Order: sequence, then C-alpha cells, then structure tokens
Amino acid sequence: MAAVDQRYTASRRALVQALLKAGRPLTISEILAGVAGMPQSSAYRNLTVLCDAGVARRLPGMDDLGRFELAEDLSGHHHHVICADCGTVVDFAASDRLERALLEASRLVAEQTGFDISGHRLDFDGRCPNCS
Amino acid sequence: MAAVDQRYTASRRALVQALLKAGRPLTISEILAGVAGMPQSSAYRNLTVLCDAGVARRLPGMDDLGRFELAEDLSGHHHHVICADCGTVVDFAASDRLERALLEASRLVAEQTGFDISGHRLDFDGRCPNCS
DNA sequence: CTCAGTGCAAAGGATTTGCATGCCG
DNA sequence: CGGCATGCAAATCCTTTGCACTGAG
Repeated sequence: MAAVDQRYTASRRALVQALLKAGRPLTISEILAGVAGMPQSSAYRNLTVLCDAGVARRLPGMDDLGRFELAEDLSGHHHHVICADCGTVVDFAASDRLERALLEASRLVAEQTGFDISGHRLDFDGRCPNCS
Repeated sequence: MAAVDQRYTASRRALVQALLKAGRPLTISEILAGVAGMPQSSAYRNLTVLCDAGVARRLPGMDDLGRFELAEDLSGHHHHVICADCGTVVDFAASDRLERALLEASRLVAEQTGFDISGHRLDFDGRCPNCS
C-alpha cells in the first residue's frame, strides 16, 4: 500500500474512518458533516488520493452527487440498493449463486462484445422505508 | 403517453431518432453532434421532458458526463458494458437464467433491507477493443 | 532544507433557469 | 388568443486547481 500512497495523514485517516463507520457510500456533504472542520477541497483531494491508492472508490450516482466508499479490498465484494427518492445507498452482498451467474455472464459478454471485462456492478433500484 | 407529454415537436422527435439510431446510450455532446443545430439548453430541456414522459432515461456514469438512452419500454430490458478508459457504453441483453436469478435476488434484497425494489441495473466494467 | 499536505479562493465544466419571442392548437 | 416550446445568456452546482503557507522527515 505504501507503494502507491504518500502519507497516511490525519485527514486521510479521518476520511477512511468516516467511510468505515458509515458502512455505506457517502456523499461529500455527508463526509464533511461527519468530519467537522475539513474544507471541501481537502476532502476531494484526499479522496482522490485514496482512490488512486486503491483504498477508496468513487461511484456513479443517479443524482449528480459523487459518492465514495471503501474499496472492495477492504469492504468485500458487494452491491448496492439505491433509493430513487432520496438517493441513499445501502450495501448488499449477493448470494454465491448469483455471483457465479454473474461471472458466467461476464464471460459471455466478453465473447459477444470484444470487451476485456474486469468486473461488474449490480444496483437495485427502489424506495427506502423512509421515502415509501 | 400523451397523458404525460405535452407535444411531440420536431426537436423531441429528433432526439428520439438520434437515440434510436445509436442503439446505445449517448452523451449530450454525442447527441448534439448528431442533431446539428440544436442548442444545448433545448437538448437538456427536451431530454428532461422525455425522461418525465417515460420515453427516455438518464443513466449514471463513472465520468461526469450524463448519458441518455430510450426507456426500456421502447428498447427492451438490457444491461450495459462500460469502457473504463473512454467511457463508451454498449448495450447487452442478459440470459433468461441470469434475469431470473436477479429477480430472485430482488426479493431477497427487499426482505433484508426493507426497500421496495422496483428494478435492477447491471453493468460490466472493462476495456473496449479500441482502448485495449 | 525539501517536499508533500492543507486552506482559501478562483477557475472549470456540465446542467439549469430567466426571459422574451415564436408557433401550435 | 393562450400556453407550451425555443434560444440565448446568465446563473448554479459540484468539482478541480493555483498559490502561498505549514509541517514532517
């Protein structure tokens, strides 16, 4: 890890802690709220560093808000359940059976499209208990 | 459809045609390139209308570019293969077996999270032939 | 002493909105 | 006529950058 990373400073530690504690992807706003006193720019900059270092991961969102979570190396392979109303994202681990089916599908996709497939992302869309 | 939509104007028709012809999700830039003479604001505005009308759909992307495609009502249920380098998105239809497994998983997710699940999204990440 | 890290403020880029005008019904 | 649609330009929103300063090795 030290191979890529520069220094594991207080700010970065704080970011990782925040993500760890949340156990689900967080927006910048949520992160800033949880790590009082950190300027946006530092949050963005360090999050970028963490992503490059393979510690964190940025994920796409329906709304235009960037969300961050710990890399799967640290959190384990999982998928997401997304509320169409408030955008909240919750983690979810798929069954082995489903994962196997997905792997198989990857091979198929590679054959059919010529892409070199490196992974998959599975999201469930719905409405969370709060927004129902 | 007329229930939600206002008017099916030339601009909107052009947008739908462009998406239809492409057969894959397009960015705003790609759309503007294909529909010469349309101002960005009109493209955005009409795309929004089309999305509200259930004719089109906006999808999340790793890069910050919004991509649009026709709704599944028109294009059929499918998934995406995304190039990590250039961001190009290609459509892909999953096997019945996989779809069944996904449906089953939806039920499981609903139980475990309390969400009301309305659908799923499956993306394969990789590198396209051009970027390899 | 040197270089990475930090904050602030300014810059960027994609998307949205206000407003006046044009056109369909 | 009345209301939606359209263009243009200005405004927003999230995110990235430039720059000068501080801190660790």
